[in-house]
Amino acid sequence: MASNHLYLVDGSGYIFRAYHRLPPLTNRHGVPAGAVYGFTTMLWKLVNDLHKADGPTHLAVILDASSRTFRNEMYDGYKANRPPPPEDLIPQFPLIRVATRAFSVPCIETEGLEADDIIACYVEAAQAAGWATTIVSSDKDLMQLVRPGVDMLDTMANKRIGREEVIEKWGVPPEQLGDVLALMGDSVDNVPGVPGIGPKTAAQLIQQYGDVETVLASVEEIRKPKLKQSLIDHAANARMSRELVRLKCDAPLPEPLDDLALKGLPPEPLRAFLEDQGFKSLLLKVDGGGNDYRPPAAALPPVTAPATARPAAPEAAEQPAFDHAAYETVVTEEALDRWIAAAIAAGAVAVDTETDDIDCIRAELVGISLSVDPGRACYIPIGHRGDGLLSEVPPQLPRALVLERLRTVLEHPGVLKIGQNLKYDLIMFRRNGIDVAPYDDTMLLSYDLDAGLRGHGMDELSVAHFGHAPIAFKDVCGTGKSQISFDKVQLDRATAYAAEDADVTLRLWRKLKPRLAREEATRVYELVDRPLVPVVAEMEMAGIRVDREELARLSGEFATRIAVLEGEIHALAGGPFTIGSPKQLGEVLFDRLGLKGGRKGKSGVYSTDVNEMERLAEDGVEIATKVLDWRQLSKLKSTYTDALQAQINPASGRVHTSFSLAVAQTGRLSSTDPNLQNIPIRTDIGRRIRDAFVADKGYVLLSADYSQIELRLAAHMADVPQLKAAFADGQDIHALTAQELFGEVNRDTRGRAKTINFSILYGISAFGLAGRLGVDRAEAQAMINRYFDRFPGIRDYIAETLTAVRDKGYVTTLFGRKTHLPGIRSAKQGERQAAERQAINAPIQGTSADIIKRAMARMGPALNAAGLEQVRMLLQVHDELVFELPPEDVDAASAVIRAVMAGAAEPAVRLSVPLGVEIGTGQSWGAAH
DNA sequence: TGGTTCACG
DNA sequence: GACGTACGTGAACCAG
Repeated sequence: MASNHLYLVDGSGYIFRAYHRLPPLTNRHGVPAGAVYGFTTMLWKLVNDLHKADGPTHLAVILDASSRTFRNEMYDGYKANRPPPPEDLIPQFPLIRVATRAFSVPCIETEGLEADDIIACYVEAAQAAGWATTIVSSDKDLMQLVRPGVDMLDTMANKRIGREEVIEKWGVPPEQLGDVLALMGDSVDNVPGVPGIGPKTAAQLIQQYGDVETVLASVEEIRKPKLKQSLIDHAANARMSRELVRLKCDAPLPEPLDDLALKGLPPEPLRAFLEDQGFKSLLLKVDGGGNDYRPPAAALPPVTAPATARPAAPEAAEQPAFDHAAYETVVTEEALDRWIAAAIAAGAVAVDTETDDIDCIRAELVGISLSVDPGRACYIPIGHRGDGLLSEVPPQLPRALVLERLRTVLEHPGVLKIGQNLKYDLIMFRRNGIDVAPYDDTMLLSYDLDAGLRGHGMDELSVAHFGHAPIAFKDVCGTGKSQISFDKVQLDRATAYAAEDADVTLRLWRKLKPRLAREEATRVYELVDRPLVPVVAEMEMAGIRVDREELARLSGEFATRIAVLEGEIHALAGGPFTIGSPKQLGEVLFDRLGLKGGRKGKSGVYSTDVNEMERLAEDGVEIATKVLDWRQLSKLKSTYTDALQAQINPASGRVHTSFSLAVAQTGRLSSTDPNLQNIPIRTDIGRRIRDAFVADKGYVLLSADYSQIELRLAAHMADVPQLKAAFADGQDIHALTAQELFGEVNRDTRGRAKTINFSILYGISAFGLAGRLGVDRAEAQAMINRYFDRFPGIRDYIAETLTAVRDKGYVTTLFGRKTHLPGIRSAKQGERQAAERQAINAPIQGTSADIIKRAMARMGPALNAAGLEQVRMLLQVHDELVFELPPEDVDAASAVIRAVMAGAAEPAVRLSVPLGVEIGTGQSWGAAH
């Protein structure tokens, strides 16, 4: 039949393009479906063109079946550079197949072949049968197939692509396009091509010589020396590239041509699909039978409409109430499999783990909860033991069985796992051999949207977004002495608590995820925070070794010295008292001994802080000196040498901190249990504690820190030419400032300049600076004025930042991280001024945090690519990373670490100052500095 | 639980 | 003229 016309839809190509062109919408289930929606409207339109002139009589959707194909056999690097698809596109892949089936259109994919190759095979077959063919795609590789009777259709641009259009775009006809593409290469697919040759040069060469082989054979004729040399050097790559871009058109057809016949719209399956997805405008067309195609954007389901646009947000109206009785306790294989199937069908599932300990390094899994729809959640107990008195061990599915079944979902690339503080759950699953991916974290979503407005714990988020307080942990497990671990909680209580957490998490995701793009937080979430989760999880699991004996020795030594000091202090005071009590100490010093000092603070107690004590000590007050020593030693002993010994994990013999990803207002990490970001270093005695942090046997520690990163960023952000030039030349920045401010550089002026430089980062005040420098306010103000005159960029930066924050209520880092500062509109002057100082500091401190986070996320892959698999990243201390590695890897690892850290802003942000990195190594952390 | 102090960047 | 006084953290301790 001469009138047959086959349409081949490049499904994979289509959804990638649709994803980037359409807004990030979600379907009725809260699963991202913007690309699916675009795809569905496109199919609808194609199918409606049945039997129109040039419309399809036969139609198939072609998909990529797997990532490895025959091209990988040819060239291992093929598509190796390709980044993984965006998280919210992943759940849409399976939906594409469902949509296609709903139209009763064949969906074709073949293992080992790319969609392009399958399309090429069908083009050949259709040509042989005398059919016309249209390829629905705008992919440049597919343009090679254009010929009489074969054209392409770009549905987004609504444009036909024939031979003329190919020549116009590429300068060569379709049959020569493969040679042009081979010379150009393709950085996305990692087709190497020939360096220095882009589309223009490639077209010119092919126009002149006809194909790649002839170009290579005629290389002596080429005039441009660089081009000639590049062709000689990369001839092998050119030949391989030619083969990589050649489409394979001789594979057997997965479905015979005749089976692709289009039968028209089958309303029922399609109707079911559209209803399920909530694509209401298309549903209306199915019912009305009309085919009045309109662009998709206006016609979307209300699920993701901005909450601010409609006071009664549809999503809120649709929210079922929280109902603990509706949650299911899963204790049969049938139920488990049913939930797993539901998760896969939904493409997104909220997951939460329950354990017997808040420390996820020590904890054992007790149960897992899942939610796939608001109000629909389950709890799968696997480690409940009863309380040993009143309750027996409840019947549960075997732990190993549950974990193996759950693995299919947790590792399923098509199912998005949603967690609240997912780092915890990631560690629990990793310790059970399961790698969770892909994932989203509602805590981080909230952090990247609302930092400064609220905390990001689940209970607080649930109250803020749903007005619902979930069951509190302490209501289930109690608190203090009578607290029980979760494995002793009765199953019905456990289910209500755990399933509710998963339910809340899913609802939070549906509420927060769509805000990301609207509020321009996608960049910081995707480029900075989300990638960090598994990286930090690895660091926490790695831990760091500490020398217990050394700590114990220090504790003993400190105890002796503290006891001696205590005796001396009591003697000087004329009687025993509690030195650690600021109240008692103040009374002893200022009332009993009559030393001068004033009341301070709302509570009416004397201030006895370092400044006050040092003032006294300088006046020769002996007791003050001894109190200062006593305090330092007490602090070191109680906070470090004693506490750290207790924190050593018996199983690993190491200390495993927990890094909080969503606490600091500025984007920094923080460290708890124990805090390893405040280990002493500033005093000699304190530094001895750092020496107790040691490398494992056969390893060394390496410390890499950014030098003056915040000042460098300030120089960049405020655009200060002298400071930028000084950093570029590696000059002493405080000396330069001293020269600018005081006209001469010596110890004193350099020290003052350093203080002023730092005060700028913190949002300077004359009073504060005066206090630090020991000068009067007028003098401090004069220095500030002089600083602004020498570096007017700083004054402008501060002025612009304050204008912006008063207008918007937040400030941003170079990567777009927001810190909200509601205090900027406070009626209280003090609060306003505090917010102003934060506004000056947060973009600088936050950009620094963004940069080191990016370095951390890239470090693992970079080290692996260099064959340095034994190098482990252990700690982050704001501008420093600590690694443990075999001594023979030090040189190679240093180079990689330095390169990754120095280049961490790029390419998203280009800095006008270099980032300096200082590296040291040693057996201990102290020695590595 | 809040206030104070002090360890770090 | 009064106000409050440098940014960001976490832990230990005391006292109520």
